[in-house]
Parts: sequence; C-alpha cells; structure tokens
Amino acid sequence: MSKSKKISMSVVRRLPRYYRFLLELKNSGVYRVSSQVLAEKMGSSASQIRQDLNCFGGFGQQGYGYDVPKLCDELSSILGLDSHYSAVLLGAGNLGRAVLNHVDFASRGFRLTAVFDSNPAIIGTLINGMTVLDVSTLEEYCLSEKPQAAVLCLPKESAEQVADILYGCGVRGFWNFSHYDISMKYSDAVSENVHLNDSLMTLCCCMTASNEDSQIKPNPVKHRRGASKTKDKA
Amino acid sequence: MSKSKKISMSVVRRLPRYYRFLLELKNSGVYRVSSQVLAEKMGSSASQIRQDLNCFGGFGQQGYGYDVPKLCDELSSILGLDSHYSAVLLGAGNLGRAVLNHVDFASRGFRLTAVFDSNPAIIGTLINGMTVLDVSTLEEYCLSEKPQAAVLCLPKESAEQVADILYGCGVRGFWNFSHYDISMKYSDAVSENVHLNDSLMTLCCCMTASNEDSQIKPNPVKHRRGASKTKDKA
DNA sequence: TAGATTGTTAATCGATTAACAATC
DNA sequence: TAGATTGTTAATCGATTAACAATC
Repeated sequence: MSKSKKISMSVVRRLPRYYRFLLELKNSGVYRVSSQVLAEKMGSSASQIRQDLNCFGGFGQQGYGYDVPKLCDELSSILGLDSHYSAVLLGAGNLGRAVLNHVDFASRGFRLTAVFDSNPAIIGTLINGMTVLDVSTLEEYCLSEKPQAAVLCLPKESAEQVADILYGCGVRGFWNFSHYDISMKYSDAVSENVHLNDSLMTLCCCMTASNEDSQIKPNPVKHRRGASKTKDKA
Repeated sequence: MSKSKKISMSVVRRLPRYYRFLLELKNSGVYRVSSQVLAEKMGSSASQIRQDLNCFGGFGQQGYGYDVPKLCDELSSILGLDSHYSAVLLGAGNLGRAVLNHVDFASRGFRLTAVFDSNPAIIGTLINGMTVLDVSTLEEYCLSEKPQAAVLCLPKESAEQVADILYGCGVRGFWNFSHYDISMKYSDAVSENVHLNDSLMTLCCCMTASNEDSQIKPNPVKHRRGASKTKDKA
C-alpha cells in the first residue's frame, strides 16, 4: 500500500538513542548538526547515521546538515511518541513501583491507566495517583477499558498466566521485566523484554573476558577516530 | 598467549539466555538436550547454538547431544558467575532499591558491598542489611576497599561526575541505569547500559510500525519452524 | 552396526562502511 | 561560484544458516 520499506531491528534500536542525543542538542540551543559531528558525539559513524535516517526519508539538506528541532520532531513521529497508547502495569512490588516512578510514560508514547497486584497488602493503596487494583479483576477491566499495552513486573510464575489473559483481551504490546521470554508466543503482538539478570551476567562476562586475555570484540565495530582518508572523516 | 579466539558481542549477548534456558531444563530434571530441541524451545536455530557454544569449546557429544548440568556449569564458568566481583551501588532511590531487591547479585557474579546516596533523608537508613553511606565519602571508601564494579542508579546530572570518581579509583565495570551513555569514556572499562526510556520507545516504535503497514523486520531472522529440508530441522 | 548429533567448513544473507554524484 | 554535506549506490565485512564429514 505505502512505500513499506522494511526497517531492520538494528536500525530501530538505534532510533531512541538518536532521539536522546538530538533532544539534548536541541535543549542546549543547537539548531544544526551534520552527520559527521553527530557521529563523533555518539561514537558511531556518519555513514550509518545517514543510512539510518534515510530509511524514513530525506531529513537533511546538502551542504547544511540536519535541522535539529525538525529532526527531533521527525524522530518523535517515527517512534510514535505522540501515540498515547493506553497501558496497564502488572505487579506493584519494588520493581513495578520503580518503573512507575522512574520512567516518563507520557513522553514516550504511553498513558498508564491502571495498576494491578495480587498482594492484599498492596491492593487498594495509592501509587502515583492510581489505586492498585486486584489482579483478579484484570480480565473484567481489560474487556471494558481495552488497554493496548501492558508492563509486566511480575514474578515468572504468574507472568505467563497473566500475559495470556492480557493477550486474550486484545493487548498487543508487552514491556516485559519478568524472567521469561514473552516474544515467542502471540505472533501478532510486539514485545520488548528487559532482562536485568541477563544484563548483569553480560557485564560479568565482559569483565571476566577483559581480565583474561580471551577478548570480546568491542561492540559492533570499533569506531576509528580520525584514522580514515574518506570525506566523511575530514 | 592462550587460544584467544575473538568472541563477538552478538554471541556474548546470547549466552545469558542459553544459561537461563539450560538452568530451567536442569531444574526440571532434564539431563540431556540436543541443539535441535534447545533451538525449538528458544526460538533460535540449532546451527547457531552449535556455532555459539563452539566458540568456547566442544561441550557436546556426537550422537548424544549436550549434557545439561555439565553445559550449565560450563556456561556459568564462561560467564564468570563465580567471580564474586565486589560492587557498590550508587543511588538508593526507587530504582536503586528495586534493583537491589529484584536482582540476585550473588548468583550473577557480584558481591554488593556498599550503597551510597546524596539525600540526607536516605543516608544512614538500612537497605538490604547495608547502611546507606554518604556519597561524599565515596572516594575515600573506594580507595580503601577497591570495589571492582559499580551500579549507577543516579540522575543523569550526578551520574557522570560520580562515574569519573569511580573510574579514578579503579572501578572497571559499570552497570549503568542513568540516562546517559557511559560506554565511550574509559576505554579500559566495560559497561552495560540499561536504558529503560530507550527500551520503552523501542516498544512504542514497534507498536506504531505494526499498526501502520510500514513493517519492521522481525528480530534477527524469523525462525522458520519446520520449513526446511536440512538435517537440522528433521 | 546403524542412527543420531555434534564440530566445523562453506554458502548465504544482512548490516556497516566507503565513495561519490547531486545539490544546497 | 566554491565549499560543504547530503542521499544513495557499491564494496566490504561480519553474522547466520546450510551442509556434511567425523564420531559417539
């Protein structure tokens, strides 16, 4: 129907980072940036930045570079940050509360509408202006309110079962902090897994490797600062 | 000096997940698994699993597969989970406390030795059996106790400054939850960034893309269940 | 032994980098 | 205009998949 160029996940994962750096530039009053200067700031390559942005359109101007506020807006729109997807949070324990307090859902495209837990000591208490609801009323709630996304901060055991309920009620986006992978089920849903334990083990692995001499290659490809003869790195 | 085969970051990032699935198999009493069966469980490919494991050695046995408990041990050792790296946590706010409560440092190669904060209301209180120390004593502490790693749960503003102190005192591993990238400074340190805001924006982007028809390609390459003619997918 | 499944090499695929014509 | 910097194509590099001989 539309142009429908397939965007690779590698590109998508870089977009929030571009947005973060550009927003910072914008907030410090910078109006213009070239792919080269941005690449230097971000530790990536000018070529990659231009390739990535051109997946979505020609946002720059030859001989000038990119207009920072305009590019911010474009990225915001590509990311869908003005979507206001309705979302519920499952699990109001330590992690759930931290996520609630730490993450700015509104400016990242989501509108948090309810919080659920199974712990009677927590149900009924107030968190961020929302009364914690009993998870046994989840299905009823979802069928009437039709949330589009869910944040899972539950223990592994209940997570799978709760995810099934949510999916059954039409939830098609999952931000999953539970210790299991949601991605393989529900083929028409999208999910983003945040595995803190895996992340910590990765750090451990890298520290161990850098102690021994069994080296791990630096992230994608080491950025060679100023070692090139091409135009891009004048 | 040693074999020193360079391991790519793509492989390293898959190791914790292998470990997670194998531990689960082990705990449910499974003693043996083939790359094919494991691949099916994990939604990856048998070929990739064998390639990945063979970066570190031949842990399997032709005609039999992999011994689950043995492979768990091997992975644990590759990941360095028995390292007991000493670590300090910076920032005992919501996020810091959640990380502290939610993550099992001990079984992931770390030993948490101290918690720091700058908020007078928090300093002196007890968290997980540790008294929260004043961040102004951080340097002093680090010079005498020599922690090897740090968990950063600070706001962006203080994070950079605190990271400099830590690096100056010899800390060479960073688990960074702050809203900035630590990775580019400190070339001889390793760091693992956990950017919750970026992660949420990625989800938003994927939901938006799956609503429109501008598709995002499924993660690495879609696992084609049973669509192959090769031996691996009999 | 025959069957199964690994370790490993070769082929394919995709992502990153380089280069340069277009153009502001 | 001349200089700068993009958009885009081509070349390179790396990661994944396929295939199969080795071998348990």
